[in-house]
Amino acid sequence: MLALIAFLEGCTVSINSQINSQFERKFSSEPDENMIVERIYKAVMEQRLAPNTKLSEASLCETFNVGRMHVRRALLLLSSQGIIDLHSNRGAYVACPDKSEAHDVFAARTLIEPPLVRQLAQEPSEVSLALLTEHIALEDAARAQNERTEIIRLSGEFHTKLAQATGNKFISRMMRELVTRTSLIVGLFGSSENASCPDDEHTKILEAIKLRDPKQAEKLLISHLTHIQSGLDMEVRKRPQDDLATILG
Amino acid sequence: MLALIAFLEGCTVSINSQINSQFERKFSSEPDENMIVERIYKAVMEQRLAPNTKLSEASLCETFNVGRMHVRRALLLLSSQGIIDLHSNRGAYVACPDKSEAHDVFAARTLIEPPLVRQLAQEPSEVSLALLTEHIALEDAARAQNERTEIIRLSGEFHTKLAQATGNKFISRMMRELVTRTSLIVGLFGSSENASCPDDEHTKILEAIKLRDPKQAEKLLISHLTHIQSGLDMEVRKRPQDDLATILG
DNA sequence: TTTGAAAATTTTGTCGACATTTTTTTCAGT
DNA sequence: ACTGAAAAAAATGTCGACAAAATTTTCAAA
Repeated sequence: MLALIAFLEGCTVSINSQINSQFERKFSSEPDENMIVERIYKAVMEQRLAPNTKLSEASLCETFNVGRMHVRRALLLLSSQGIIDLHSNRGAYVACPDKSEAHDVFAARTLIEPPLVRQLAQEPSEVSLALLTEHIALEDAARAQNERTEIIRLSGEFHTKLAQATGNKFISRMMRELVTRTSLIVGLFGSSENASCPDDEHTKILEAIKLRDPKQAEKLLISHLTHIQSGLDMEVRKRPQDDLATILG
Repeated sequence: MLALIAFLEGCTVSINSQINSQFERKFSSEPDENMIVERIYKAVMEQRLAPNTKLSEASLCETFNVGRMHVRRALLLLSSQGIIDLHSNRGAYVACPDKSEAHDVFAARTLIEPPLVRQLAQEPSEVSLALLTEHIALEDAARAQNERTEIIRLSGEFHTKLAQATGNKFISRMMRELVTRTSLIVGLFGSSENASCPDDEHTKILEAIKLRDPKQAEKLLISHLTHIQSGLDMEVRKRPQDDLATILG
């Protein structure tokens, strides 16, 4: 239980303050559920919470200092986002995508992201370009300081921010969900070296967008997605972390 | 309150039994929340629940004969799907998209649906084609019997089923959300004659898919989406149904 | 009659107690 | 020791009571 607290407390307050502040602004009235959701989301994005980890209500209550009701509502929201699975009478577990789901995630991304980037490269707004540029800087900084969890999360969030750059909240939400799932998948099926995207691929995609070159941006993104997939071995999942009953069963 | 019950009870058990039965199979263990969500989802899809309608906990408890806890959890799920909005201390209201959101919905659909249909037309599975064919038959039947609510819902669900035909649950969920929103938008900004898609456009799209003609399927779908949009007048929303405080300033 | 503040009602939010289910531990029997 | 059933513990599910907020109603004053 203490371990869980450590996981969710997150790393030191470093570069990522813009997300927290943005978050606090938005949900100051009903902070509890959304705070819990964001913290667990972040832990999953940074691969600090492994798939199949049990999230018991009691430990979450302790961790976040909130009543059980808020925890339960947060868990319901997380499950509706596919971040955790709820098993009746048995509790909440971090989602553990299988091979088939992994395929679906990349199929969905392959369907959505290329036209998304193509459209973005056609007429990117200045503010979007600035945000993306700033994001790349954050990635570089995290890499320079070798902050592993930070690198992993930012690496995924680049794609989320590409979607946000369209200004379309439906597309943003969809991509956020797909990216979160991807993080789980990479943690399960990926080797340690490709836990994060290589930074230069992101940089090149952004450059193509800045040059208003839709074709090139799309091409780079497709090969980037392919590259991520090729680093996965769907047959051998790393730490199944299944309960022993299933393994021995 | 009695009116709400009537709205949510739905029409007579006619053609739509396949959804209920499929639904009962799946959620027999935790029926309450999902049952409530499905019933409200259906009422919204059939435009029986107008935007901004208040959904008070007490009336929903009566309607569905469940405790307040289940209602609250269902409302949380519905809000996470964008079907309702929760206002702190003020209750739940059917979502009421504005002009800007309507734009986002169609932008997202324009981004996703064309590649989706193109891909589907490349190698449609036999079972998908059968399901879509059956769906068109349902639409025809509803039209023949002039069942307004049925026609409206099936008209939207054709698009959901196109997504389901890909077998990708992420794409399915995204489309379902977008289609639900579209239903609200058409109810708000559309004239009565184009509350539903003309059946022959759906038929033609399916035919193009059956002929494995991706280009044609995509082209028909795009013009179909354009057609839906052209029937909307974003400036004059029909029944604002806003509370008077907002209207009177 | 109209206005506006106070009271009453209704509605939503929160918490704790209890029931039910699952998981762990205990311990008798082989 | 090992097995397996029974008991204990822990975790989740459910409900009702109360608190807090919002809405409606009442009613006195202008």
